[in-house]
Amino acid sequence: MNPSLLQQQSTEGFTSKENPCKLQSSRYRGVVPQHNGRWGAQIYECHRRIWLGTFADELEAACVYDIAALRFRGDDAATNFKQLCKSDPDCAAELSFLTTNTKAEIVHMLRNHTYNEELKISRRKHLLGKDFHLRKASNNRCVFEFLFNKMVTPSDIGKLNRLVIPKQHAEKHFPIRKDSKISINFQDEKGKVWRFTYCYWNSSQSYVMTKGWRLFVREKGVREGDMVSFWSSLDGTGFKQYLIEFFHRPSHVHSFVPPSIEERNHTQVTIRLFGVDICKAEANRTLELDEKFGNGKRERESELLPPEICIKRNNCMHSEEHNIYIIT
DNA sequence: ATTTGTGTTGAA
DNA sequence: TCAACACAAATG
Repeated sequence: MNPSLLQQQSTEGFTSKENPCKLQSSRYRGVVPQHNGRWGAQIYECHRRIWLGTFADELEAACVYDIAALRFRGDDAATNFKQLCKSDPDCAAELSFLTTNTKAEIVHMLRNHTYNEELKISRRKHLLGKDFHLRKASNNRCVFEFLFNKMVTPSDIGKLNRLVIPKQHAEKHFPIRKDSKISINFQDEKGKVWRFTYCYWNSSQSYVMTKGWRLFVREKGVREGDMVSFWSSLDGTGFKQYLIEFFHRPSHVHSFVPPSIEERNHTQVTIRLFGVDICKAEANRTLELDEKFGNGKRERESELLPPEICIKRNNCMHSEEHNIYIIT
């Protein structure tokens, strides 16, 4: 808590009465008002502004600034309220989470509202890490439930900025009321979390992933004809987790089945061709992994922004029956 | 059409 | 380093 650092300028709020066009300043450091009533968060470094995203809630924007400040300036950074003292184990874990991710990665999480999810995953990894050997000793094949594949169409990467989820898959795996809108988090094969808004579009009578999809397309370089796979599982506490994977379509090939994880373990990836219904052939697939998949040490990327650049990670995924465990 | 976030400036 | 302001670019 740094009350002394909170801006006093809010006492000048009367100016907004004199000039209705003038935006009310935020009470918080690093937070700027937007014209639509939302709040932006930003931090400066090396004479540059680093945009941290926009938020409906002023306090949330302030928290986001705090996290960025702690990452960019260390645990003694001046913040609005968030403090992480090393003596507290939870805080220490978060500090370590902050430093094991690059600035660009943290900024990416903040802008995409996935910081808390990634932190939670990171905590779970550490928790499971302790009895990991136990689990390995007993058995251990890891099973994710395959949900479905979606071939990326031209309109999925066009200006509509949405991914159509075929109706039968949508209603089976992502049931939702047709008048509602939700956010779903997906981990990719490297453990990075992607957040999509999911809703039903009456205009086209289809279920779609909207907000967030465009960024996925850009960072992954998704192209027409590529395949997106969806998987799900429960974690140890019964919490449902979703995975998203995508595969480039090999040039001159018109349909293909994504390689299994075992196949992907090898440097040489085998592509199996099918002349028939891919979805049917895929219906009962499960995803099996073992510990040779990845080692753990996260690769260090350049600390330089801009953050748009994709980040490489090497994670190891594990699960037992229907429980997913992700170990780094 | 709405929202995001950059260009720019001046103050601290 | 910081926020204010205008407004272009992005995006839903």
